[in-house]
Amino acid sequence: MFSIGDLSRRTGVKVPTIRYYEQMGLIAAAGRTEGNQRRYDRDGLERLSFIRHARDLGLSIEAIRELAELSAHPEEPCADAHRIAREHRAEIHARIERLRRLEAELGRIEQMCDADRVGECRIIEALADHGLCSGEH
Amino acid sequence: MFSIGDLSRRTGVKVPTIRYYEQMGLIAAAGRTEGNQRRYDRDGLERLSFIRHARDLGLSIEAIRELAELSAHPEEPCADAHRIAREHRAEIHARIERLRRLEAELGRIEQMCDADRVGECRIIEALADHGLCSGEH
DNA sequence: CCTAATCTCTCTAGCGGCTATAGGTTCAAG
DNA sequence: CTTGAACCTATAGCCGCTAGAGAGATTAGG
Repeated sequence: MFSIGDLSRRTGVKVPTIRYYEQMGLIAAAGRTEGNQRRYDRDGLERLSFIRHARDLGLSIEAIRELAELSAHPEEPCADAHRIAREHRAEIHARIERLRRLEAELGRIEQMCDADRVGECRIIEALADHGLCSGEH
Repeated sequence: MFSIGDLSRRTGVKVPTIRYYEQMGLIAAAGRTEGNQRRYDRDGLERLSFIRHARDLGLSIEAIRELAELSAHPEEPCADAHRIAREHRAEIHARIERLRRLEAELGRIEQMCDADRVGECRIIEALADHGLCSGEH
């Protein structure tokens, strides 16, 4: 049996965050000692590791809740799990594309200025004027 | 003179967001009509466009505040503006790298499963077990 | 000039995903 | 049995908005 602190050290999820997940219904309410402290077993540990990993991959609490509910019904089709993964990957891809454009744009803006007084600084000017941008963002 | 709604339409910044920026001290408190409604001039419009554009580029409110203060002192050196742009670009770059790893990882996870029942679905399994991951994330 | 429709005002609360603090209780090592 | 670390609940705060209520201002048409 692990205390919440043990669980935290083993999973890397901070103690208040574990309590938060419980409150959000992501993990079942843990058993308690006589003195009202939470105690976890191996199942609780695995469940939290799953959540931790999915969060690291950027999945939202909602998506994780869906996946967790799926895994409680092993005889159901798993098309939904595929869909969630696919959708999330598409979203990540879109974010990468967007960030790439921003990076390019900022790089361009940085290079525009070789003055050393704010008055002639083209960085601030370029930030002020979207019209100077090369592409969309 | 523009009403807050005019300003909103011209800049694409929503009305409550404009009021929020004012409250945060990003834009100066606008002049008011006798009936207490905000009225803006061309300066206000430009200032808000600047903020909008910088936000689009992903700069934080804090960074924008810094840049805005810089641009109020045209005779000062503009090294700070360069620093802000550079730091922000580095951060974007780091985010891209991280997202790229996530994308690869998710792609790998997706391909692991060709079952159609949750019980054998390796997507959920792979999410549960960080040890199955190829790299860092 | 009056009315009706559309803005606009302030204030407050909510979003996601935590994080921090306060003030109290329980556990485990010595 | 004592101490000190870990735990408990409850509440508030973070960012960057967004939404809603309820009241007042402005403007176009008749």
